[in-house]
Amino acid sequence: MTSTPLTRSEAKDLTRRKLIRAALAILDEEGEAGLTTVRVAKAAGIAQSSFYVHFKDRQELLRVLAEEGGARLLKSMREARRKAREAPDDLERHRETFRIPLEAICRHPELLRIQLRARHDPSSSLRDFATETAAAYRDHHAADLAALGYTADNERDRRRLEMIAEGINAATNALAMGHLEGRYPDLDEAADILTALSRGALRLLRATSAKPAGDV
Amino acid sequence: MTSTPLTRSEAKDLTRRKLIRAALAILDEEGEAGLTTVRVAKAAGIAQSSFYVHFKDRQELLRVLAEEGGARLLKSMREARRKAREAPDDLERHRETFRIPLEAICRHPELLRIQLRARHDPSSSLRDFATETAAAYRDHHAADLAALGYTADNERDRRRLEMIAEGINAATNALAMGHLEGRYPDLDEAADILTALSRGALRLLRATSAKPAGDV
DNA sequence: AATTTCACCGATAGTACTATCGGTGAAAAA
DNA sequence: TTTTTCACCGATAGTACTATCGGTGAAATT
Repeated sequence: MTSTPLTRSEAKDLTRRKLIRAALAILDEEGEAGLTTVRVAKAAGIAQSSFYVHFKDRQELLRVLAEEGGARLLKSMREARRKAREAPDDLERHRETFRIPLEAICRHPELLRIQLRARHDPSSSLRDFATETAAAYRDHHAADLAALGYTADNERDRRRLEMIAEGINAATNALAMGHLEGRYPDLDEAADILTALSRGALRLLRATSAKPAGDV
Repeated sequence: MTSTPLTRSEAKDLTRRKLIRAALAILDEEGEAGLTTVRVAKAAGIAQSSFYVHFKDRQELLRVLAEEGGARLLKSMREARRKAREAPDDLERHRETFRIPLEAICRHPELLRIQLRARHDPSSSLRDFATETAAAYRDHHAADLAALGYTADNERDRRRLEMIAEGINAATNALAMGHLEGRYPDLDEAADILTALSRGALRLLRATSAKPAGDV
């Protein structure tokens, strides 16, 4: 093995990546409370004090993790959307719209876990990130539904579409977690359920959109 | 005011209740990481060391909180179910099945928040409690759906019913949280969405139940 | 070859928390 | 009335962590 012909900055960058990788693993396994400079540094193979060569403080590490995770999530969401658009017909596209996010989640489950955890934790430094990510997911899903032809042209329907998207999104997360926990072995089955759920809700949207204006 | 004609044990019990009440509030506002003996004792108006008169250690407090919270959740679920059964006709009953849990959540939002937070946090002492509670919710919802006439008589349909229940449950939580965050002012509208979602999924259940056996 | 840079190190000050201990005074029991 | 009990107190030992500091040697620069 022709090992370590590295320049100094390359070596530093490598160490930094080791720290981030170790931090993501610890964050997933132990939660934010378990993410200490001692553990991260040890897992990356350096002294605790050397942690501060790479990050100003613990907060900065968390900020960087949020950015890294956010970038990855956004990337897989964009990818998923692109793929779904390639589906041949409308029925298949509808199904793909739900199967692909499920697969994206299962590819990087730790990111969803971290997000779900931070989402409702007031003490979490990642809370803002989690809230923004959740909102992005919801809007993404709403756009997907709109792309399937369920456009909302008034205030009430827009709110309804948003609620449907948020509901479907929560259901997607729940079923993906259930799959990862081994309760639902078949992802396609989960996609079927999600498709059926959205069908019902969107039928409501169409039905009431057709009605005249008389509501409060 | 004829204040404090209390026996010693009454006074002790009162202090204990003060501690539990303060702990629940702190848990909701600050998360599990913020729940320290210092804060709880101070909020209850006693010295930090006196905390240990009432609880063996911090763990025991968390155990007691989980029990208290679990009992309250179970109670409101039972109550919600009882009310839903009283609804006059099937359509109204279907709608009530979803509106009542929403209301129950909004009555004690801190319990759901604590549960959602602990659910995916490996470092949380309340994780087992949260997992059990979530499973109870899911089964409860599945039973509700079954009560609406959507019985599952084979392995695949039972799993589907469970998935639908889990999805609807997640959507219920999400919409309730959205309502509490001010995004969805009208709970009835949320109940409509949930009703529509479940309709779609249950149509799938019926349709495929009618089919013969040929599937993989 | 001489000098500078800097990633990493061990040691440690400072902080926040958990849990224990002996003491105190008023309620309860004798 | 005398004695015992015990809920609460302040003080503090012990633990785990964050962040800083001066020192070191090899890479980089001169």
